[in-house]
Amino acid sequence: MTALFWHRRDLRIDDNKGLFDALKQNEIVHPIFIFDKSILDKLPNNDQRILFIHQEIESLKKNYQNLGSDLWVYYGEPSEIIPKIAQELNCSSVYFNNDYEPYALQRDQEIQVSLNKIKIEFIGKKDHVIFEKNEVLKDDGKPYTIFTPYSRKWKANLKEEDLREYSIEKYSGNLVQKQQGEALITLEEMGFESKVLHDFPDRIAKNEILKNYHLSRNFPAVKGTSKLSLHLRFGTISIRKLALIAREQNETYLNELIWRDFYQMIIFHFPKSAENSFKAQYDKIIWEKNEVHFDSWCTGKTGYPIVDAGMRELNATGFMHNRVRMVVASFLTKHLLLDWRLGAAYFAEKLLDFELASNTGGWQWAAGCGCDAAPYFRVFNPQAQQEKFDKSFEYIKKWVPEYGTSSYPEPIIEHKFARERILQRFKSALNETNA
DNA sequence: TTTTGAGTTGTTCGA
DNA sequence: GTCGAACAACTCAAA
Repeated sequence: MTALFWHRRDLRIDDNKGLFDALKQNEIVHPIFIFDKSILDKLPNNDQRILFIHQEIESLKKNYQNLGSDLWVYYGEPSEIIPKIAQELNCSSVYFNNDYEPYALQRDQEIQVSLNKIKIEFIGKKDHVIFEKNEVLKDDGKPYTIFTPYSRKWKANLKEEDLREYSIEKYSGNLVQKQQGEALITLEEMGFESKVLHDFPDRIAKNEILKNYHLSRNFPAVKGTSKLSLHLRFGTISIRKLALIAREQNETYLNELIWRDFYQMIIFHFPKSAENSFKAQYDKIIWEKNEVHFDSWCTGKTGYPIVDAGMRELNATGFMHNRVRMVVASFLTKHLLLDWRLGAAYFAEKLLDFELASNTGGWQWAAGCGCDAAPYFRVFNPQAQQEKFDKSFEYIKKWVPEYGTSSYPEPIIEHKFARERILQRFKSALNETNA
C-alpha cells in the first residue's frame, strides 16, 4: 500500500511516530511538507520563524535525499493540496502527527471530510507531546484544570514505552525511492525576505544546564535555561528523547515539560481559552486603554529596567528569558492594567518559539484569569524581581546600556499606585459577578 | 454526597 | 536583617 506522510510541526525524520507508523504499515511512503498560505499571508515579510522553517525544510530534504528519497514541498492551502496529491499518488492513507490548536483541528477536520469522500484514510498519531487529549484524566473522566494533581497522574501513568524511540532504520526502504524532487521553493517566491536577523539556538540538551536547571533557571544573565522551546515548537527535537533525559537529570525540568503537555491538553479541551479568560468572571474586568503605555511596554521604555531589558531582548532576538516573561506579563496586566490579550498578541508576533497553548496559558496565569493561575493579588514588584534575579544589573546592562544615565526614562507608572489600583479594580469586578 | 486539604515561579507588613 | 503571616476567598481533586 501507498501512503502520504505530511510533516507539520515535526520537522525531523528521527523518532517521528507518524512517519514511523506510515513506513511500518506501507510499502511506499511519500513524505511532503506544505507552506500553508493562509498562515503565511498573515505574517510580516521578515518573519524569522519562516526563515527557521525554511532552513529546517532544506535540511530535512537533504536527509531524505541521503536515504535515496526526497521531500516534496508545496505552497498553498493544505485542504486543497492534501486530497489532490493523495489521489494523484494513489495513496490509500495520509499519515500525520496530531496538532491540538483550534486552527489545526478545524483544518484537519475539513481534510478528513474530503479524504473520506474519496475513500482515503486520514491517520493522526501522537508525537508532539508525551500524553495527549484524554490520556491523563481525573478519576471522574474529566480533564484536569489544576497542574499539581495533573502532574502526579502524568508521572504515575508514565511507562518506558512512552519514552521509547521510533527509529525508522528498519523501514527506511519503504520511503519512495529516487523521486524526481523539484528544487525547494524559495523564501522570495513566497514573499519573504531571506535576511537572517536572529541566531537560532542549538538543538542540544546540554547536560550541565539541565543538571543545574532548578538552581540557575531564574537568573536571566546566566545561561541556565535549555533554549529548546523553538525546537520543541517545530519538532526539530523529539519530546520523548528530551523527557527521557529530563527524567534522569532534573525533576524541575521534567515538570516544565509536563506544563507543556498540560497546556496542550487545556487548549484541546478548552479551545475558547485562546480568546477568553479561563475563569469567566475575569472577563468582567475593565482594562485600561492606553496606547502610549502599551507602546512604552513594547519598545522597552517603561522606566523599569528589568521590564525594559526583557522587551528589548525580545525585540532584538525573538527570545526572552522565562523569568523575565513573567515579570513583563505581570507589569503589562497588573501595573498598566492592559488586557492580557494585547500582550499575548505581541508575544505571538515576536517570539520565535511562540506556541499558542503555552502562550495563552502563561499570559492567563500572569493575569490571574487562567486555570491554576497566580492569585490576582500577587503583583510582581519589578524592583524586587531585579534585586532577586539580576542583582548586579548584568542582564539589564546588556539590554539597557543607558540605564542609570539621564537618557533613561522615568517610570511611566508608580509601583505603589499601580498595585493599589489593580487590587481595587480586580476586587470590585470579581465581587460584582459573585453578588 | 460530604468533607477535607491543597493550589508554579510573590509581596508586604510587622514583630 | 530575618521570619511568619496575611493577602481573599474559591474551586478543584480525591477520599
